[in-house]
This record gives sequence, C-alpha cells and structure tokens, in this order.
Amino acid sequence: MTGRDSIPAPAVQRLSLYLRQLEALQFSGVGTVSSKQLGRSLGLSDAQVRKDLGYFGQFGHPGVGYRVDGLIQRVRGILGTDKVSNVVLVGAGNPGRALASFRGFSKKGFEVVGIFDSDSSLAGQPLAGLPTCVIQPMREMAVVVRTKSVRLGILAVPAPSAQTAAAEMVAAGLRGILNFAPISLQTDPSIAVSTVDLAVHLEQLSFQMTGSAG
Amino acid sequence: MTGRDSIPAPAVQRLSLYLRQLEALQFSGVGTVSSKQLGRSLGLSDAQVRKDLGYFGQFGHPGVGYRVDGLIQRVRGILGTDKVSNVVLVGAGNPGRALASFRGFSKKGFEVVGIFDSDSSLAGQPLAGLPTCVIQPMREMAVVVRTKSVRLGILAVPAPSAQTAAAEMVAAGLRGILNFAPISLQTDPSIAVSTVDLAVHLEQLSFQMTGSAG
DNA sequence: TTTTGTGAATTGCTTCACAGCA
DNA sequence: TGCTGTGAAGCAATTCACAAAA
Repeated sequence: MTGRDSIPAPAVQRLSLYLRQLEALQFSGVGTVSSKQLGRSLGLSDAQVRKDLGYFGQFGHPGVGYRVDGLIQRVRGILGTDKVSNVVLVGAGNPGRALASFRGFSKKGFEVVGIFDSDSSLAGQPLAGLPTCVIQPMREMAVVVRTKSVRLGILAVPAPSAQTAAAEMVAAGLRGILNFAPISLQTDPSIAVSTVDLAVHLEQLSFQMTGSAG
Repeated sequence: MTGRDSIPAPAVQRLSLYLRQLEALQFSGVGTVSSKQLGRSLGLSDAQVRKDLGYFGQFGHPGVGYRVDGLIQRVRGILGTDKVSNVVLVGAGNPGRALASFRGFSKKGFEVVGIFDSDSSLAGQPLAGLPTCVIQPMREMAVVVRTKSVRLGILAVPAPSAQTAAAEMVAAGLRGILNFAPISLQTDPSIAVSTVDLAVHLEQLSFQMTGSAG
C-alpha cells in the first residue's frame, strides 16, 4: 500500500478537527467551505488544510472550495467512523460512570455495549446513563467482545489497577484502548493506545502561562 | 531570554510524561534512573530523553543517571507546579461534577476553589467531591478569581454554551482554559487553551485500527 | 565501563509559490 | 478572478555518534 504510513501523524490528528468543524458548519447550514475559512477557524493556514486533505485524496473543487456534506462523508470513511462501532467500558467507579452517561459517543458513531468492573459486588447494578446496560464482572468481557465484535475499550480504573486491566482487555480481544489512567501502559505494539491525562494538560497550561507573564 | 520559545513543543509535552514516570519510580523507592530506562518505559529513545531534558538544563550525572527526587523537583519547577495553583470549574452538569470529584488534581498541585454555572437555580447546591465548595452563579466568578489569584479555569459546559462561557472566563481574569467542550474556542492568543475532546481520541484510535488489520 | 550532554547528520513537517481548473 | 493540488524550499525535530565525566 502506498499512502497509509507515510501520512504524518499530525495530519491525522487535524483530520478529526476538520471533521468537528465541518459538522458544526453543516449544522449551521453552510454548504461549501474553502481551505482558508476552515483553517482560520482552527488557527491553521490554508496551505496546511489543503496539504492535510491531500494526503487522503482530492476532495475539493477549484474556485469553489469543499462541499461540506461530501467532505464529512469522506473524512468519516477515512477515520472509520462512517459505521457504528461498539465499545466497552472498563471501570464502574466515578469516572467510568461519568463516561457512561456521556452523550457525545453515539453522536460520533461509538456505542457503549458493556461496562465491566473487577469489583464483582457491583455486578448487576444498573447505570444512570445507559439503562440497557448493567455492570458485569470482568470475566464476562471476552464473550461480549466476541459476540458484539467490539474492538475498542475505554479504560477508567485507578492507576494501580490499570496495567492489569489493560492486559485483561487485550486478552479479551480488544485492539485499541482509550486510557484515562495516568500511567504509561505497556502493551504489544499491535494494540492502539491513546492516553488522556488531565494532569498532563494542566501542567502544559501551567508551563505556557509561566512563560509569558506573571 | 535565551531558551523558552526555542524549546520544541513536543519536548514540553514529554516533560510531563517524564514527571509522571519519575513520580511512579519515586513511589516504588527507586533513587536513580538512566535516560535509557526512562525512555524505555515511555516508548522513547534514550537520546530523546537526554535531548529533551537538555533544553532545560543539566540534571544528570555521567555514569550514574538522574537522581529521581532531585529531577522531580526540577521538572516541577520548570512546569510551574512546585507551588499549589488555584483553579475554578465552569459548568456543574454531569461532566463538571465528575471533574470536581476527581482526586488527581490536588496530587499534582491544583486545587479547585470554586465551581460556577450559568443556571442560577443550581446555586447553593453542595458537591459530593468538594464539601467545602458550593455551586455559585457565573457573576461571582470574577471576585473569586481576583481574591484567590486564580489563573486557570476548567471549562465543562455543553458545546453550544462553551464559546460564551470561555469569554466570561477571560473577562473574569483567567489566563488559561482547559476545555472539555468539543469546539475550537476563539480566544486572544495571550490566553492558553488546551482542548480535550474524547471523540477526537476515539477517532484517532479508529483510524489506527483501520490501518493495520480488519 | 557506564552514562551524560551536545554538535552534526538526518528525517519529517510545514510553508511557499505557482500551474491548472472553474 | 478564486481556489485547489502539489512539487520545491525552508524549517523544525529526532537520531546519531562521540568527547567528557564518574
């Protein structure tokens, strides 16, 4: 295959931002957008936008710009979110339950089809946000992953349990993990991992602010 | 000033990861670490670790490595988290309350000293995680920011209200925003903004997984 | 010997600038 | 004219490789 891994990672990240912006434009009824407009709304140059999209194909119309509806379809196709994906949630503590009740997932094509916790005393308990889902013990995860073709898991357990939980997720057949525990997971390179660490973000802001003015 | 803005942004991001790892090493009683060990635990080369730390000073000892305790102090100093920072939370809905009860902030030197919501009917309501804090109306934010020297705010309101809320935060005197709303905030360049969008992370994982195998 | 710190070489990303199309 | 798509140029970040220190 020619393209795929020669595409810069930063370009793929921005692709998600373009999609988010395009969906906002679609919602406000805009039919067409230029690379200049799209870039400006995200603090990027027009050339950056065109180059990024260019890695994936030719979607624009010279003299016109990009058709919003069409480009949304194409970008979703590239990211693999044009079909609904089932995901599972691991960890039914405070953060896990907050994520379970988060509406944004389904809007973007992700459906939570199971929530698991190593504390079996929680098993059977229903969830505020997901009335069709009850908390299940970890050992049930593999069968849910298999029967519902789940590939992605969200990890929301305390840091000390996270590495073990991640291993269980991989053993259950998951291929990607969105990790909310503040540790660096050790996994096989074939497993996609993305870590969200609030402390890291606060530290970055702290550094930026320390830089300019007191 | 010589260094500051010639430091690559990726290096600053990794600095937070080094700190996280160093704190874990400290917790498990490790006194000294080499660039090779530190890099390996984060999936980075030893040269990368040394080069990154080299942007900020000389912290290592040839033949020995880096003293964990000392390096933690230095990195916290660089990031500006060696002293406690007060932060405010904007948005007392589900995500906001989940963030309020998050213990990780104080461990990293950030203390939530106020929570605000534009829905004044919530005002006065106490919070599960922060018993000393009650929800306050937005108009109280400016005085809290001033009296408690708050510079950083966490924005956790629905997307349609986020741009307005951000403007109010800036007007109240905040200099940095950790944004959980899935939009690109339009703010003055002097304001530091970091956006956490779960959908973006899921899309990135989806892309990576679509890449390798079905 | 082990490991740091750092110029030099390399790789990768972004910006430029313009041909081509509507 | 207005805008895309894209090689070429320029810039930034990473890796290499080695002198110096413990």
